[in-house]
Amino acid sequence: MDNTQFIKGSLTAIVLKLLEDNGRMYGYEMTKAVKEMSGDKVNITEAALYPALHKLVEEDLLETTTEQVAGRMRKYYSLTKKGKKESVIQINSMLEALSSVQLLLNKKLSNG
Amino acid sequence: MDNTQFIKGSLTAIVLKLLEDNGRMYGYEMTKAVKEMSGDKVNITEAALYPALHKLVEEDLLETTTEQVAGRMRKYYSLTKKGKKESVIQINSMLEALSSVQLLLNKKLSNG
DNA sequence: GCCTATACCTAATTTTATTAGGTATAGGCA
DNA sequence: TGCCTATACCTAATAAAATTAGGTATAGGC
Repeated sequence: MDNTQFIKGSLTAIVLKLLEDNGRMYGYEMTKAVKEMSGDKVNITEAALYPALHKLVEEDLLETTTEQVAGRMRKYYSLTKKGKKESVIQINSMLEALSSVQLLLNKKLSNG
Repeated sequence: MDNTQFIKGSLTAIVLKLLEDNGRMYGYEMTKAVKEMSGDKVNITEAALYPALHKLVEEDLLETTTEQVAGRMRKYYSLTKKGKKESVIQINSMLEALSSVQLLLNKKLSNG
């Protein structure tokens, strides 16, 4: 029984938003940031995140640079030119979808 | 390329909401109702809906009654006692999750 | 010497939706 | 009569996405 919520399909949009706002971030940092910023309500697991990041790199939306920090490896992700365009589209698209479902779940669903 | 949006994981909550508001409905009716009420923005496909309905019956959240209407069969679904309790929980839970993701995608995601 | 935090990752499984159909009745229209 | 659309149910095979359950390795606190 896990009480943290996650909307399936929103992971990619969240990653794109993070990178849009912060320029570059590494995976582990993303999980901590989202956890903290959502007040523990949204939890991105590393097992879901890393495959998603790799897919975005494959699609040429993200690019990486690797650095050695305090003896540990860090793989920074940032948006490509293509990724910058796509992020706007995907974030807006996801926000629209969220609003639509929200409306359905809030209003009286009487069927005319 | 399909432009209708669907939030993965929200199907069950939408079904529960429909039945909470309307008492009873049949599958085909649900797909039309959601399509119309969302202004074509949310599209529930029958292929996703029927398995989901069957699962909810299996979990004892829904029960069915079958009627013959104009030569065609109609299988009406309604909430069981357990389903009425669960629907409140699941709808609120989904709304909370939607809000959380919405907040993340809207606010400046600066990482402290 | 052990535990926690940092930091990357994958394999197997499960859940959920998509794609692509099938069956059958009724009614409109050519 | 034959065809098309709407109504109304459904499934099988596949794909997409997340969960479960780990593994590797460094650094620092106790």
